[in-house]
Amino acid sequence: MGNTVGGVGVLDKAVDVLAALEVQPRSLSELVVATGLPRATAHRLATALEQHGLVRRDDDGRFMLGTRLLSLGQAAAETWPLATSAAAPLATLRDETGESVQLFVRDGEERVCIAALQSLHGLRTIVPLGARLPLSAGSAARVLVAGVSQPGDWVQSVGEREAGVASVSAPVRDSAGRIVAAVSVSGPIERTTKQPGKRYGAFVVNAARQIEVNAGLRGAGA
Amino acid sequence: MGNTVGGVGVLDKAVDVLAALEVQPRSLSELVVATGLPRATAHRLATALEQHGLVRRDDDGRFMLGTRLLSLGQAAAETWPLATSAAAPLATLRDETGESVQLFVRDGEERVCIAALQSLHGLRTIVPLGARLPLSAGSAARVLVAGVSQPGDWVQSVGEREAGVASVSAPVRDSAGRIVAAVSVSGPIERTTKQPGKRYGAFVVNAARQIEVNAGLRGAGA
DNA sequence: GCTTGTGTCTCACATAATGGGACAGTAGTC
DNA sequence: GACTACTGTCCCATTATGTGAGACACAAGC
Repeated sequence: MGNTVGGVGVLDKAVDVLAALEVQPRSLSELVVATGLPRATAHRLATALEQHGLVRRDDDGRFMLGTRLLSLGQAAAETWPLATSAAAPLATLRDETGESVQLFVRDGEERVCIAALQSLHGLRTIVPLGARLPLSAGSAARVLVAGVSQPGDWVQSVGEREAGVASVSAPVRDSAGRIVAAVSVSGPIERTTKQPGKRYGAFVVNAARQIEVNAGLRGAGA
Repeated sequence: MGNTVGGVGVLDKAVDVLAALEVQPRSLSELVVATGLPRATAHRLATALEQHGLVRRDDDGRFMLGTRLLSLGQAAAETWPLATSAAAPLATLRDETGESVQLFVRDGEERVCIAALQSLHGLRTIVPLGARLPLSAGSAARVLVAGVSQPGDWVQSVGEREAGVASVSAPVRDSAGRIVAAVSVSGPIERTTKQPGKRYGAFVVNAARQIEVNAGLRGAGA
C-alpha cells in the first residue's frame, strides 16, 4: 500500500534532503524544519549522503551540497553532446547580444535548459542550468513544438512565459532535418524592445547553425 | 552487523547506480553487471531515481544521468562563491596561455577542482570539474599545503602528478591572508617547456589576484 | 547552578526494501 | 508457426532494513 508518488522510502527522503540543501546550506536543525523529518532521521541521512560525497559540511558543521555532485552534474551535462558543442557558439551569442542565452531540449512534456550563460547586465533573466519549463509558452517552446515556417527563420515571444521578459529562439536541426534543440536569447523588454527578433534574430539563427556544425549534424558548407 | 562502509543500504546501492551511469548510459542488463545488483533491485532503484529526475531514459529505454543532476550540480558549484568569481579570470587565463586552467580548493586530505576550462588544443590535460586529486603531488597541491615563499610568487611542477604534464599554480588568499584556493595552468611539457613558471607564472598570479578582487577578498587597490 | 540550544548515538520495533521467480514483449533462427 | 534467447517489468512472502523517540554530551546564555 502506498507506492504512489511522494515520500516514504529512504531514497525519497534522501532526495528531500538534497532538495533542501539545494536552496541553501543548513544546520541540522534547519534541515529538520525544511524537510519535516525527525532529527535522528535527518541526521542519519545527511551523514550517509556525506559519506558518498553528495553532501559536505562547512567548518561550523552546516550541511551543504557535496563535491560529488559537481562531477555527476558534469557527467549529466555530457550526456547531451549538444551541450558541449554549444558552449562556444552560446558564448559568442551572449557577447553579441549582451543578454542571457540558453539551449533547450524537449524532455517529455516539458523542456529542459541544458546549457546557459547569463547576461552581464545587472538586470537579467535567470534560467538556471537544468531548469524545467513548460512547452506551452515562450519562443523556445514554440520552436520545439511547431518549428519555424522556413529554414533560417526565428520565433519571438514578448511577455509570454513571464511578464516583462522577451525572447528570440531558433531551432537546431539534425542531419535529417528534425528539430533537436532550440537556442534562445532572452532579456527584459526594456532592453530587447518589443521586436526582439529584429535585433537578435540573425544572431540566434547563426548560433544555431554553428552549433549544428560543431555537433557534426551538418556539413560546414551550405 | 556490517555497518562499516560500503554497500548495504538502499542509499549505497542507489549511489552505485548513479556511479555506474556516470561512466556511460547503460541498459538494465548492463546496469546489472556494472553494479552487481540483482535485476529486480537494479530496476527498482533505477526507476525510483528516474521519478526524482536523477536518472532519465533515452528512446531505447537505456538509463542515463537525469536533468535533476544539472541543477544540483549547478547549486553545488554555487556553494563555493569563489567558483563564480573565478569564471571570468579563468577564461582570461586560458586565452592568455592557451592551456587548460583550474581552480582547486582543499577538502579534507584531498583537493577538489571546483572550476575548470579546457585548452583548445587537441592535446590537452583534462581535469574535469569535481575531480578529487591528492594533496601529495602537483603544483596546486603544494600551494594549498605549504603556500608560496612570498606574495606574488608561484609554484611549478613538471611531471610530478602525471608523467608528461607540467603545471604552474598561485594561491588565492582571503582578506586575512589565508590560502583558500589555488589557480593552476597545466599542459603537456612539450608546449609548456620545463620552465612553465617562466612563461605562465605572471599570468597565473594575475588571475589569482583578479579572483580575490572579484570575490571581495581584497580591495581593488594594491 | 539551571536552562536551552546544539549535534550525536543507541536500540527495540515494524515498516519498507529485498530478490527469486513469473510474466510479457521482441528479435533472431530454423 | 514454434522454439530459443534475450529483453524490461512486476509480484509477494520473507526478513533484513531503516526508523525515530529518547538518552547523552557539549556549549552558550542567563
